[in-house]
Amino acid sequence: MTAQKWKIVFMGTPEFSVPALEALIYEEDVIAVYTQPDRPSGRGQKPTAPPIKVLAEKHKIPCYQPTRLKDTYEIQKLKSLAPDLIIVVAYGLFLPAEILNIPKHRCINIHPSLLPKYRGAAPMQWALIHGDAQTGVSIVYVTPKMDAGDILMQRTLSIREEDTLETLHDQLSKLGAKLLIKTVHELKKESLRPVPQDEKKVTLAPKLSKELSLIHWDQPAHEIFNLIRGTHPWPGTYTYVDQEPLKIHASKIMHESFQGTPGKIHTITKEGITVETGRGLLLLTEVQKPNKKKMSAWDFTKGNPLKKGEILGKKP
RNA sequence: CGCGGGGUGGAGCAGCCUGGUAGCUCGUCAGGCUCAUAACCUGAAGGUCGUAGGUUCAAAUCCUACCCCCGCAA
Repeated sequence: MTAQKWKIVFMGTPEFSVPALEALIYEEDVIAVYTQPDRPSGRGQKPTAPPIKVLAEKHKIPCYQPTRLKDTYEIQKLKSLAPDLIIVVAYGLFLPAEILNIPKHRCINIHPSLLPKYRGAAPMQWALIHGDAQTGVSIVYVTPKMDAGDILMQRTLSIREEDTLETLHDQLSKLGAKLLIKTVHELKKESLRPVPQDEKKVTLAPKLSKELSLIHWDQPAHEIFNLIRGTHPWPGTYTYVDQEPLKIHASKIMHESFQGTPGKIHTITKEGITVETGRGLLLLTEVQKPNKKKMSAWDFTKGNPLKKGEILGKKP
């Protein structure tokens, strides 16, 4: 088998795109990488190169960082690269229609959900927040409408109880990379039959809002649990203790139907702080105070004496 | 020069403003009480107070520089 390598232009930005680019570099001929401009980030607000740029430079692949693509110069440049395929993975920039037909085999995108479910910016987060038993990745054609292109390939992944956004992100990003390579192989063989998305089954997964991260103790324990794992480590969830915000990193459902006072501290043990919710008991195991490191809830209670019966979540 | 907080026995914190004996809640170890215990009682070990200078009779505490960590923000 001596299938020719395709000339690929890769567009991506965050950590999620890294496994895909790594796989492509190994399998195909990546002739150029597009990523977002270096942005001030982190402490000190120093301009920081996105992970994809770092990887591209390591492999000496030309890396472009335009602020927008809908620009005659950028479009001409892409045309002159004459790619066989453009692959988009969490790039963060909108691809104008003029670009979509530049590559011989169009543009494809990895999306971490089972499309048409969860179109939008935060599919993994919402899958966890809703407590879904499974999710997956989809490889679709890029269209002018966000995440609405025909589906080339799809793989499911079951979500485990102990999964958080962090672990799910990791798994889906790797699974996506694998599926991407497979998709490219199949495209070469012209053996794929893209399936249009069923518009009736479309659901949206918008970017998480800040208000979402405040815990409402009157909700059932399992919903709070899902919110915590679906936003860990970013943006995270928090409640108030002694008028001070406290970030909750990890929790565990202790009881599904206990009826008590929402937010009331039920017990404190080495396992953590058990809190009464709208329905059930939730054990907080890992927490973090502002300016402090993440620590076990038990450690937290050492320097911040909590009383059994105290109510959490009271705003300042 | 984006804003801000912090580094004190193994863990989490107080003490710093207003220099003068190293404190609290735990953990660990030993002993006791108990049918028993993660409960209770008694005792013990364990700290160059991030690093280097400076001021002072005296520095965890005041001053300077540096290292490391964290929150906001992205």
